[in-house]
Amino acid sequence: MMTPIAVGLSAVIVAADANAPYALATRHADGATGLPHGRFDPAGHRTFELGLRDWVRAQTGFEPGYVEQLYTFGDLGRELPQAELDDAPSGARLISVGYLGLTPERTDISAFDAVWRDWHRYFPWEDHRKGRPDIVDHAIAPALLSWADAGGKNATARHARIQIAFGLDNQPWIEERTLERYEILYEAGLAPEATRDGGRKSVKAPAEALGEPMISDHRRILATAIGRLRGKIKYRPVVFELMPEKFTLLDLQKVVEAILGQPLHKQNFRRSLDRSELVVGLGQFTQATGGRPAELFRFRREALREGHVSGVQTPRG
Amino acid sequence: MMTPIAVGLSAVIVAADANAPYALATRHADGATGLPHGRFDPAGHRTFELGLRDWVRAQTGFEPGYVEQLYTFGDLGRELPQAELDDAPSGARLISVGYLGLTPERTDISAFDAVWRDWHRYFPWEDHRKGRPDIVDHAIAPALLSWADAGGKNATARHARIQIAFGLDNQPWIEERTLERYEILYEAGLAPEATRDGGRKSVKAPAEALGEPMISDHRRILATAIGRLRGKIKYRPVVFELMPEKFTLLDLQKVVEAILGQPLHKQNFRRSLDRSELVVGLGQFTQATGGRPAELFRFRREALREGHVSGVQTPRG
DNA sequence: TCTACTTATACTCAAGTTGAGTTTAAGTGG
DNA sequence: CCACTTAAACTCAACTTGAGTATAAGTAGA
Repeated sequence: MMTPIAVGLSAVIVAADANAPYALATRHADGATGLPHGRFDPAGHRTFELGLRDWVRAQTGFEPGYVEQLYTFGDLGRELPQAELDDAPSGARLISVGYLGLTPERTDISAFDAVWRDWHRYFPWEDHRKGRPDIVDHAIAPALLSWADAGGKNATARHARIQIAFGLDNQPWIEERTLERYEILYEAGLAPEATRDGGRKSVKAPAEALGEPMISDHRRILATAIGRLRGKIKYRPVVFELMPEKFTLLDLQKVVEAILGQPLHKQNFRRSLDRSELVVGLGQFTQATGGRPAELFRFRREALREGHVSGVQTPRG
Repeated sequence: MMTPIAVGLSAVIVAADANAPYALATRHADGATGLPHGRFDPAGHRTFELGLRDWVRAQTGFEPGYVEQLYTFGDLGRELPQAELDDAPSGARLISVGYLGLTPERTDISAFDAVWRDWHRYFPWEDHRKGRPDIVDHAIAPALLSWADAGGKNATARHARIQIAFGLDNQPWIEERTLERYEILYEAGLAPEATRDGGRKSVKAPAEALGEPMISDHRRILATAIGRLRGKIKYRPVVFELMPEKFTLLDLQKVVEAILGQPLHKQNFRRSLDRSELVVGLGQFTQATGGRPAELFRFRREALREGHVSGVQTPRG
């Protein structure tokens, strides 16, 4: 009589190096990718987190370290055919709890149907490290604005949302607004997922500007994770969960830049790190840089015990 | 065969005035209080938020405005007898989604079994507006430290957690760590809820120092909400959701202080507000202050449209 | 009406932080 | 040995913060 409820657990496992930010993705039959995920077993799993760790391990061979809960999605109309196929009792209401995990190394997962993917593949408009990508102004903005114009009495409100989210008309680009940007694209019918979920494709834009879709609502969960991580990196020392034991300051800066999708000012980044006392020099140097050898640093984990530790500052470069 | 899952929705509805921060609480048969809450109906509720609004309306007559999701609690061992009694199919696994709502006025709810409660009644150690409360050092800290000492090989780790959470030994008191503080008290068996959930009462402290308990895991949800709101107030202009249309700058400061449980520096608070351009003077004055009449201000809602709006700054007084 | 008290608002100033360089050091590859 | 790359130290003006002083404009009661 009562509609049963099924709880799905999805994980965004993030790694990063000097070149790119990566998310751990699982590969599916039709070539589509998704996030490691599975059904929460109320009888077998004492907590969500334990259940999640089981699934990630089973699907990717990977053991997540730092993990935090992101958001619980429960809206009707967003759980998708693929998700249903998995193993849900049909007719069940699916709700899905998203988690964010961070890891310092892209461990070898070749034995599994999983890959580390540069997340910009799913969100090409998010990478501003080499300046604002052309696709924002040449492909995305025109398509969105024509959707806004078709909105009747909502046209003005749509315009405002687009402007703020995508930094049009001298509005600043705020990197944390990843989810907002994705949601607008979804609403406008520009995300392939929206068409699949029953929306009609209202406007057009070149596919390569819109990023690769994911199964179910996984791209939305990924967008949530990116936005959250971008915010958190500034007020908690979480970057270090992405770094190896020893690293140079440039390594650290490149990782922060990869996560934020934004270039930083080198001197000021270093100065503020210095003041923060989050890292200590090891007196060891690496020649791997191609220039003057750089000192190796490590994260002062003790800093966490000393109260009030904020994240790394992100002076615009 | 499969354990069914039930989803509970709980709301922390917050209001505040110059004197105190309030949470909307429901009154139960045995005199205990809880949060407005109810079962999510997978067949009837299209989204969690709509379901939540239904429940809050039904139990308190109150229509929430601003609402955001807090956290989803799913750990075994925390769902409690009272919660089961409500209407859950027995044997079901209960998970609970917490929401935070903000409202500018404490509307009349006298027709319902609901009350606006100063949240310090549940967390007396959180109010530092008149300095650090005595109970922290004289009742809570000694009890916790004796629990830590009894921890065998965990003693050191427990000590460190307590120090950081409660600002002992020159550690700063970080107001956002509300949940951490509650969790420690719970683990130490000092929260009445813990004894009820099957933990044994390991240490003693005067009941008035430990705050009033709530049904189920509601005090944990309330702690999560307070911590989240305290953080958010600093980086998003959410205080204004708690203010009436017109207010004086002192009113605003008092509300921020009530939420943070911390006094602020008046001149610096005003100067930073000034620079933020979040408020505009109305040219109207109120004599209700008992001193020189104060100008009335309103929130510049347009500021939200102008990108990069951060919250109010909170210079320590 | 004058006085004490309360609160508002303007102004000051030193110390610290930020943004944006410049300069010099120390490696690599050809 | 030269061109190139990256590291790390140093400089400096503009701005922000913390803390305080001075003055304005009301109320309540002697």
